[in-house]
Amino acid sequence: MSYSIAEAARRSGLSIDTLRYYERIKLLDPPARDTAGRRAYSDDDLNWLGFLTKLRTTGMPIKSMREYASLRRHGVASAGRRKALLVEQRRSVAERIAELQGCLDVLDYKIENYERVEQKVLGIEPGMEGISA
Amino acid sequence: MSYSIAEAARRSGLSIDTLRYYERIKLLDPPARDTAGRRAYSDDDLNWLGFLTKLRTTGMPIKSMREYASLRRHGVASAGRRKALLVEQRRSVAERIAELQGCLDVLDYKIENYERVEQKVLGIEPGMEGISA
DNA sequence: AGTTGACCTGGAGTGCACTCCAGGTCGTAG
DNA sequence: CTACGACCTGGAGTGCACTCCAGGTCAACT
Repeated sequence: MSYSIAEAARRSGLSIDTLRYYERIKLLDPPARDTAGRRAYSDDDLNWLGFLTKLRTTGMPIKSMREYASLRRHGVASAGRRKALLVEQRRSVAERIAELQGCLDVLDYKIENYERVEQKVLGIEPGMEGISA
Repeated sequence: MSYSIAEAARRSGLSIDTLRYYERIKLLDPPARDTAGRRAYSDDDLNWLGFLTKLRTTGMPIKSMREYASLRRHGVASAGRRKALLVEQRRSVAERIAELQGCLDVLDYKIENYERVEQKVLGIEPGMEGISA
């Protein structure tokens, strides 16, 4: 199957402008063109875009995604380096998750504090016995 | 205790420039000054900076941090709104963690593929094909 | 007295990742 | 035949979050 740029944008979740941008900066090999010169994205193109958006979500900078894309073009000889990039990225994602987990704990603590304040305002807090609202 | 801007930068993990920048954009109330007019950060200032960096780590935009900072200045009446901001942020952090977890799974899958390729190259697992990266 | 180093100010510059624009070409619908 | 909408190109503009700079003050050391 092949897809117009609008369809590719819809399926990848990227904007049309971003698709052309990714092509310009060589994240994406130039897709085929139809007889009128319009881009015709293949399923392979879409799969690659799907993977790219995953990498992007992990916070990988475009520079590194470009490196990975460029290695891919160099075939099997680059597999080691590509794997190393992914392993490093996995490490950084795991780290980021842990960091976010820590932030979640801080948020929970703060939110609980606000809840305690609400309780206190309602006079329900233990130690304030005899005062019921 | 009070701290020079260099010391505050060291303790908060922010740069000196960023500290002044945060003050300019009203993320941080202007700290006290010493006799020579130099900033003298208090422990409260540092605690607030610590919380700000947590919020930043969660990806909260400066705009929202400013809103939170501004509410804080309006005292207890703004507690409800502040709590709501934090609850919303907690939701978004939890979502982000889940998203990253999904990316981690994709990375693991890809990395495993590379490992399978390595096995194949070593001739340990003949008959395996269809390894695309 | 002079030099050094940390700090000050207002404002300009940077890098990233898009996003938008003007002006033009196609192919189909009315 | 013309109007329309989707697409094309090269290039300019945007928003975010810093980061850097020039030129100046001040206290402490030599």
